[in-house]
Amino acid sequence: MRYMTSLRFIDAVAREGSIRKAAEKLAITSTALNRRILAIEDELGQPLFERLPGGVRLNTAGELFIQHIRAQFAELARVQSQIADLSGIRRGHVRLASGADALRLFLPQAVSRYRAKHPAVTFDLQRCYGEDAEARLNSLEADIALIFAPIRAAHVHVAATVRQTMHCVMPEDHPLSQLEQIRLRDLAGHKLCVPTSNSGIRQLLDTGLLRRATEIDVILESDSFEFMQNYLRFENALGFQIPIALTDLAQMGLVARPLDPVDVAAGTLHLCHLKGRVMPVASAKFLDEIITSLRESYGGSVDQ
Amino acid sequence: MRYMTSLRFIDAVAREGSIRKAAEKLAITSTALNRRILAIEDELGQPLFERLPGGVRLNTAGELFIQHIRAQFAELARVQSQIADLSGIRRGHVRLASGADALRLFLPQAVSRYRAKHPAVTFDLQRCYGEDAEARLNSLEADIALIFAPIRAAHVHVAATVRQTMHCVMPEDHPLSQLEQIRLRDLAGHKLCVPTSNSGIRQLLDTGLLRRATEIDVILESDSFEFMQNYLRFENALGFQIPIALTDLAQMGLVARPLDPVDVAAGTLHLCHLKGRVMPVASAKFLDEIITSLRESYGGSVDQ
DNA sequence: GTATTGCGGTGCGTTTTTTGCAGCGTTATG
DNA sequence: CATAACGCTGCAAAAAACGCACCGCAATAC
Repeated sequence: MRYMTSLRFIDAVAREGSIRKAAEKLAITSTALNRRILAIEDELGQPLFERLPGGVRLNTAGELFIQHIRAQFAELARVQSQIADLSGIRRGHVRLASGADALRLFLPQAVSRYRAKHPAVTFDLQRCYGEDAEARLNSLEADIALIFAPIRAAHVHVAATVRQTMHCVMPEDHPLSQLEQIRLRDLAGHKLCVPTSNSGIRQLLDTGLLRRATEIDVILESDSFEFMQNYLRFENALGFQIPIALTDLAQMGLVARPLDPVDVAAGTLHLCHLKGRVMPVASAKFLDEIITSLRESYGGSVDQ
Repeated sequence: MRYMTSLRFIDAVAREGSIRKAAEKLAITSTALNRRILAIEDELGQPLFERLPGGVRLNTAGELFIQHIRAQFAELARVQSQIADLSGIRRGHVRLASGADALRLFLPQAVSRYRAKHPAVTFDLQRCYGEDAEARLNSLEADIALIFAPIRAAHVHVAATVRQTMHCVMPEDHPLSQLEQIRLRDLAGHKLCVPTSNSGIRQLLDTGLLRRATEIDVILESDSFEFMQNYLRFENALGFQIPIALTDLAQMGLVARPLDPVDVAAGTLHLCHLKGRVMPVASAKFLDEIITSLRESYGGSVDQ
């Protein structure tokens, strides 16, 4: 919406930390942008930015104002979506923040199923880790987050949770594939691929290893499931995943075996949105859709 | 704020029900206003107003949008007040909706006491009746309402209540001034002045009269306490008021006597604001101020 | 120490947007 | 049938926003 141009500009400057850089991104000159900001500050009667030699930074007033601006963006989006809903066709834009786990199979399916029903709704998926996802919810960059990590922030509302048992992924001819359930001590002497330390899987794994004081051979650390999965066969190594990320195993010659929950606790997948926020129709309905899908796939281990 | 001009214009049109009339109030031509509205509707992809032969009226989408607009106004005011608070001086604007009762003595005192502490805060008092006050809270035209009437709407939050016994006001030489407490049957044969029927006092009175099946002589109906109070002596008549409105009696040669609560139930004065809304600093603090004042004046009969 | 680079801010001419005027078609009213 | 009030549309004028060239300033590079 046109009337929000100045607000969008301020947001951009706040993000870039520099008027000139923001101007470049916005495809205008820095002078025009500079004057818009001066004008707003003048109207407001107080500066929003501190001028530093290397750019600008929000001051306290600016922090308050930018929060207001972002809330307005989100509110406008919600109202627009609600208005569009009046005319029968559901329009809107849903911004998802997800860990690497859910975007393998679950979210693509859920999004596609929803879009089949409401083709005028567009999506935006941001892959990110737990803390990051919470920050995005808070700054209204994301509407819904689906993350496999403990929730830290109080302002995040958990709409549903799914318990997920840690699994070990390996080539089907790997010796450990004979076991029905794997203990940590079984891993000794085998080559392991683990996710990077900001991943929820890794954190659970580390906790388990620490408690059991187990030494393991990590040969590869990666934040890409896809890479890891492809790599396992070359080295006959073991990887770790949670059920929602388990896909394509058979056709890649891989199998998954659960880890004994005594060694590595089951983690929780959290479906969240920002507390106290009225979501756009499209997002709210998609949230329902996800919960239904989760319940279909994981039945009893879904809590609301 | 400049960037909200179009929104302010839409609000004005919605209120006036006509582009030309709104344009006149806004001191621009109707063409300019018309085009702004067409532009917004165009951007939004849907009309906000129905065009009628005699003007325009909000359609459903418009209702949704105007609500959004008003919420934005209120939010901006809140943020501005919060920002101003940072610089030490509390600034802001408090919009009060009050019945005729509280604006006689109580509110003037409370406002003046608050302004002595925070001279940069300005006030706006709208006198109105119960239902109207609730509507103003809802449309964000008022921040705080102090009304002597039952609360109907669910979206109104009651911050405090004060029980108020109905009183009879009369010239000091009136025969009924001998009584300590007045029963409804005592009123028979006396001349009475009553408030108009949208007043909370009148409603309580009517309920009492109905229950006791009492016939009374109403000689004057007025929504002005001041007029009524001045009039009583001329006709040696009786008026009705609640304690918060009792002022200047002695110097006008008047006295007040409570009505027996068995006949006319004590009413409740409600101090309210809109539920779920974050109030501007100035308003929030003034609300605290009022509660303190109420407690000082009416102690035990104040509930929170 | 000096040159350079990148920053926010300013004067001025140009471009884009907004506004006001005159006038159109339509509909309710007397 | 005339009148009045309404929303809406060309077109020219007024206003706002913009881009360019340039300033002063601070940090960094040489």
